[in-house]
Amino acid sequence: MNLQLDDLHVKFQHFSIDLFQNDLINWFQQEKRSLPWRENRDPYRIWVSEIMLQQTKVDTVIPYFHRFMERFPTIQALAKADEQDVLKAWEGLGYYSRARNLQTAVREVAQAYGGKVPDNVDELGKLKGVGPYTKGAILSIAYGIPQPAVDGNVMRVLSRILLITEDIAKPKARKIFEAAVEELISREDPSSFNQGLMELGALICTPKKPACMLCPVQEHCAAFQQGLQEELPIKSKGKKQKTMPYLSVIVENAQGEVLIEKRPEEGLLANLWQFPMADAAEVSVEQLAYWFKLEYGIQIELGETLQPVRHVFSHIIWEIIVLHAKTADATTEQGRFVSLSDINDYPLPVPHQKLLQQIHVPE
DNA sequence: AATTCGGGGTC
DNA sequence: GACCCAGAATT
Repeated sequence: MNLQLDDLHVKFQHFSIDLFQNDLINWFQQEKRSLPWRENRDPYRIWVSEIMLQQTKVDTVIPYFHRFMERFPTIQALAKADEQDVLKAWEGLGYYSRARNLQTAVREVAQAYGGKVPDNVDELGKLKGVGPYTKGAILSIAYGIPQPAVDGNVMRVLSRILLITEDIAKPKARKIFEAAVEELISREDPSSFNQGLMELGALICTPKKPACMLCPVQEHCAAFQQGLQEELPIKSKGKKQKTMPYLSVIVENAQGEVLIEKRPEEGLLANLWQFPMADAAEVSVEQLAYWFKLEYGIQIELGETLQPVRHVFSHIIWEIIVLHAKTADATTEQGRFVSLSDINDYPLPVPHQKLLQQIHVPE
């Protein structure tokens, strides 16, 4: 670490921090996109946006952000909301623990800090779902405090500008970049500096084919000077996903209601709802009705086979064989029958929305 | 340090 | 297919 820090200081000897700050911040002020969370400096809005933007593109977040702020405009509104309603607002955005942790943290802020988002490293960093990046982003953007906010963009941009060859897939890499930002960051406008680095990564200093000819800090970039911009950052590959086969049944009762169940409160898609699903490694189609009777206490009559559903997560792949079924029973402990209009009130993960669409095309 | 957490857009 | 995205929590 000390060696790498010394290495950084060597790089900074022929680096004009003042000019770099000016070029970056001036460009950001001129070219920054007009985004809903840039309308003001409300720390709650900044906070919500930063959580939504974790591993998620700006274009994806925008409609969710509008709906979320309309539904939960304040800390207090989100604090007193039902978790199911928060998950419904998050439906389709993914990484649902973000939503649950955000509400947990908002409740903490409401109770322990009188509804004011903390403006210091210690208190902010203790909040659920607020890690090193989000902490720095909120402090710098909402409060103007010079703290590093190192995300994927910042690592890519600085790896090129400073020719840092550390593997950015490794956890310890972030520390190197945080040390670099602490040296580089503008004390006058840390908000524009941090956002400028990220905006640069999103618009100019892109992963592939960076637009160096349009770059406001081209003359500061060591990688460009050596023609190495396409070689950086160094990033090792992750392992590929494992495929999990499932059997799922859409069970309809006499009233035309369908059976759904709530997923466990921990793990994948926690507390979301789904159609009953059996591990196809343990249950065959022939055994499905028997398995269903065992699990749900309901006799079903299997009907037609629907379109199989394939869904790719970041670490696994679901391949679901989907069957239609009818039952005369109306109740079960393990789930609940809901009408096709009421099912819209339940947060369903995208793969199960794909199932739903096969029996009910929303208007 | 490695794994677990979603989903969509891009090439 | 592979890669990437304003990452954090858990083990």
